[in-house]
Amino acid sequence: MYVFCNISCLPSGEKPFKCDQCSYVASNQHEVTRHARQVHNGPKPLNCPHCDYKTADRSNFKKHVELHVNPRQFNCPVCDYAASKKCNLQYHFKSKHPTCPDKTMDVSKVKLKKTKKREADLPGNKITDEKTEKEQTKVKGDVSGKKNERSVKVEKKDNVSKEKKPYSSASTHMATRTRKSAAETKEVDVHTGNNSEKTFKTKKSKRKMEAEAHSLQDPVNDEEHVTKKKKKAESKSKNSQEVPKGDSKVDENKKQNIYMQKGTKKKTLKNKPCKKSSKPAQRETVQRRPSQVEPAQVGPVQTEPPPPMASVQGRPVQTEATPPVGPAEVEFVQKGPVHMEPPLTMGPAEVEVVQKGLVEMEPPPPTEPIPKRSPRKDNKKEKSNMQGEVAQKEQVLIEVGLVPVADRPLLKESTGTQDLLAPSPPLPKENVKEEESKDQKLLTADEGNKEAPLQKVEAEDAGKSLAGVAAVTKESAPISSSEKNLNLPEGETSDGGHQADTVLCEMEVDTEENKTENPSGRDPAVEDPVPPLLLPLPLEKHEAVSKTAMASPPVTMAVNESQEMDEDEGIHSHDGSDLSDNLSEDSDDSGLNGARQVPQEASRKNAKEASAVKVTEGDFVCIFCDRSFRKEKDYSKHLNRHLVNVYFLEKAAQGQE
DNA sequence: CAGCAGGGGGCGC
DNA sequence: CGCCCCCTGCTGG
Repeated sequence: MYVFCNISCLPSGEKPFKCDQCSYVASNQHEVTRHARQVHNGPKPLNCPHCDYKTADRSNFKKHVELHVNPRQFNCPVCDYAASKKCNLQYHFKSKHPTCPDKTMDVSKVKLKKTKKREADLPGNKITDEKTEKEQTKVKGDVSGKKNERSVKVEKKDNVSKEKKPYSSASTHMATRTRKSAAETKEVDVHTGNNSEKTFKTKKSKRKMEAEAHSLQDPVNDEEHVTKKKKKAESKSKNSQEVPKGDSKVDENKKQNIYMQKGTKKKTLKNKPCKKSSKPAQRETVQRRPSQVEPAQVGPVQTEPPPPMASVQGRPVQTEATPPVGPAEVEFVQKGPVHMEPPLTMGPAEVEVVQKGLVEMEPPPPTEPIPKRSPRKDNKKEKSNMQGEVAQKEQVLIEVGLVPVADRPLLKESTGTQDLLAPSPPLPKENVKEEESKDQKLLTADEGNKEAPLQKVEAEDAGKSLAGVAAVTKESAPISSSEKNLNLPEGETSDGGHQADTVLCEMEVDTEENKTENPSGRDPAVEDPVPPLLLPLPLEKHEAVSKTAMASPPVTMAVNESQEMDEDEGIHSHDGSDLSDNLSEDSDDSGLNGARQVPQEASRKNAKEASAVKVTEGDFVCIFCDRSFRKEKDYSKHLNRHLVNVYFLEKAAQGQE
């Protein structure tokens, strides 16, 4: 192939070896032979086991296989973005983080997912690979969202992985697939419809078609099937096919579903439906990642206090992941260790969260999205996508106080689990505080959206003080919790340190949630200031109780629920009222009952009744619900709730009219 | 415009 | 031979 050129042929350097077919000159035979194989129609002995891709260049072959095995090893230090190739990461970094020093190098070193290779080891693992990718992306998490968009894709993947996590093995394909997957999804649709002309429009369509066909079949075997047009086209088509194959439509569908469920956290799912949701998710992932990988970076992005924030962010992320999908939680955990960056305080908290998450896994994806993203957009998107409307509605309802019962059980469960986890027996204040913090964390993480906001509100309310309900209502209702939180110094929280922690968590979550949820929710909520009104009450209780050991998480949950319940149930039925009352009452009594609440919540409904019974023990009996309160304060608060409810109902009635 | 993947080339082991 | 890097093309938003 190569001809040894005369020195004259050689440029200035030493490249005695020249290609026969072209003017290519190299310093050694190897390069020339490689050149001949690559450039000139040389044989392509290297076949990708995962797809139809063929190449004569080992280097390229290896790179290609890596895509299958380790979808996205290269994480962006600044954001969650993960690239399958270092060069791509570099591109990303340059384009999105031009100001940042060349971290890409470091980044490249950082390979997100070591596990990927592990998974890769598995032979036919395209599917498994996905998980790895997801994990990687998940890890990234925190950072600001500059690259959120990109990260989104990753996140999407992550999301998918999370959902799939249980299945475990990541998909290498995912990375490549993200786009492909999207295409596939589209393709699928198309196919379902028919090979409409649409699909054929471009090579893409062809690829898609092929990919689909391949997807059904085994990737490797497919190679034969794919007789592709041009060599390049072939390789590409193969790649594209591969991806779909590996993931297989089913996977994609699953992913999509997952995304839908999770709420769009994942950026990786760029499939149009997924993508929407994914973007937010990506941001989250991005944030997360940075936090894990480079906490410092995270700080700047978010602008929030770096260390604490990082930890906090990390929490939300984890929490986010945890609530929706068990696997996700797992991944986070894994990631955490991998990165070694476990947020400062997070360490234990994270673990707890994870556990909780696992436990809570059941609860649908209520608030998952929130936890992940520090970035607000993600939340919004996620919400919109995943839980989307439902979540928003629920949130709105919650805010308003009209919470659908359905969600509650989940929340309750989660809380219950948390509570259970927490000290069941009467805990000393310290324990209680810890529990609270944990609970809060859990809540923020797991239930995230719903709970967090409520908690925040409570905290805020507490901080603000019992000031006139009207004032409070105004503030609490419309204002995003995030703002409030920000405004409220942590110290303000009566609880102090514990609350501060919780507050931080809440802050993050809240900010996200608030931003995301509030907007949607607000409209309805805004109409009725009532919810805020409700909030203040619980808050007050909390304040009073706060010093006592609030089983903050459960309490908060309860409060949230109670708020919701209050409006709906509170007045109407004992059940609702019980919850709210119990919560508030418990919280009030909480000093005494803090521990109690937990077990009660565990039993939940039963607990509600039980709590009601307990309540009855008090000296002060509620005119509305016959409940008894030990303390006047509690009783007054309780009455206020009823009043609020009445107020709310009136407004609602008016509004209806 | 951004991201992904492949191709191609240079250089070191 | 393998690794790394750069460039380019394609695709999707």
